[in-house]
Amino acid sequence: MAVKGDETRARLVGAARTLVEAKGYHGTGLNEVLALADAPRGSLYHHFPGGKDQLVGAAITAAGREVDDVVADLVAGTPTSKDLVLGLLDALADRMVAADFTKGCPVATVALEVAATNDDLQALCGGVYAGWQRALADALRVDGHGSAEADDLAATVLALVEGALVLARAGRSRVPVEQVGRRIARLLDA
Amino acid sequence: MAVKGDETRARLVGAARTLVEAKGYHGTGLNEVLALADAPRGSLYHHFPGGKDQLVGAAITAAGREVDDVVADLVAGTPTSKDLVLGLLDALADRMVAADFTKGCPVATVALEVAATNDDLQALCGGVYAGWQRALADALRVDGHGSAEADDLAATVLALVEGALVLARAGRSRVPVEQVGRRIARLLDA
DNA sequence: CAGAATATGTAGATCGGTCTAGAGAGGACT
DNA sequence: AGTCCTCTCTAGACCGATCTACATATTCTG
Repeated sequence: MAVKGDETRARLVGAARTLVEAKGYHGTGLNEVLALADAPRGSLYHHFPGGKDQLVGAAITAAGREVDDVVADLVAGTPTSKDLVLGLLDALADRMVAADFTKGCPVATVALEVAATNDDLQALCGGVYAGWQRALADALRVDGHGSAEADDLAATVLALVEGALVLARAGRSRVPVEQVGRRIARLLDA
Repeated sequence: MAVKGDETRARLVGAARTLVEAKGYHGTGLNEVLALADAPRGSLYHHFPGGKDQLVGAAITAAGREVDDVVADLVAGTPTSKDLVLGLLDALADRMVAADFTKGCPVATVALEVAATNDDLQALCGGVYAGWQRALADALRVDGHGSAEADDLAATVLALVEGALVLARAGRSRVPVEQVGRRIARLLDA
């Protein structure tokens, strides 16, 4: 594939990412993606012959990688569980506020929309979450937690972050993130 | 309003609730609502002259009341924070599993879809969450928590429940709820 | 009887997918 | 160097289906 095609494809994925994160899978029309990406319809089907699902799949995969990178940065500092949850909360909340609440968890809206209705995208979203949880659990084991306990704690960290972002976006306010951050820090210090 | 109209209106709201919870606001078409409710199009616009947004608004309001009732039942037993979070997790997870993952938090999907794009529905969803958080905080104050601490802990309880449901629906598995339940119980016992 | 409620058709807009033509780039060959 | 060929990629028109809202006529109910 040539450089020109790579750029067009990347613009399409980026546009799809932005739109599905703000409005979900069903709320994103391909005409909007094309307009935002400044790409022609023929290119979309050339690069994504599977159509909308394949494009959104690529967007979710890229979104998963973005959070993988955030987690990897946190993990590189051999963090405690408290470091992990507060670091993730801050990173994703900063991003959300900077994007005027059009962003939150880059996967959640699509994941909820397709959970019971689209097997392929559901499996993809489920896999992205499982990967994040696994990375968190690995870091927690390095921090001294036992194997089963690390899994439970990783799920708890991830659930807290996801839930705080839902509340924050629903209320267009960073306050829930701050409340959760304060409280969980105290719980994890005890 | 007559009994007949009340029943039709209720069927429309119930159908909308079911569909938006499974597939979101944009993923739910009015023709589907009409089919599920067994109601004619004229009745929809008669009862909801504001159209789709008004219907979905009524669905979200009803969904909020459903969780209000769950919380009220839990609160009636003068619960600890642990009782609250585990009780909510169980009630909503049982419902999710019984509905084959078409249900989770009855408001979350719509809340995320409209967070940055539909001021009226965003305000409504935000208000529903605020109401739940307030009810939890009030119960935690009865349980002996200080005022500011109760707010933070209520937000944390609600975020945990919301996040656990996101993970569970994304993975079509109750396991995340169980993991979160075990871990938070230990944290709150400490 | 009057207002509530039902019933169904229509309209313009948008949807995702398909199709065909053509442009551009690079390599092989003369 | 020029030509031809092949592959990649762009470009935009078109299609049938679906979308939400509106309109009008009719039926139902208290």
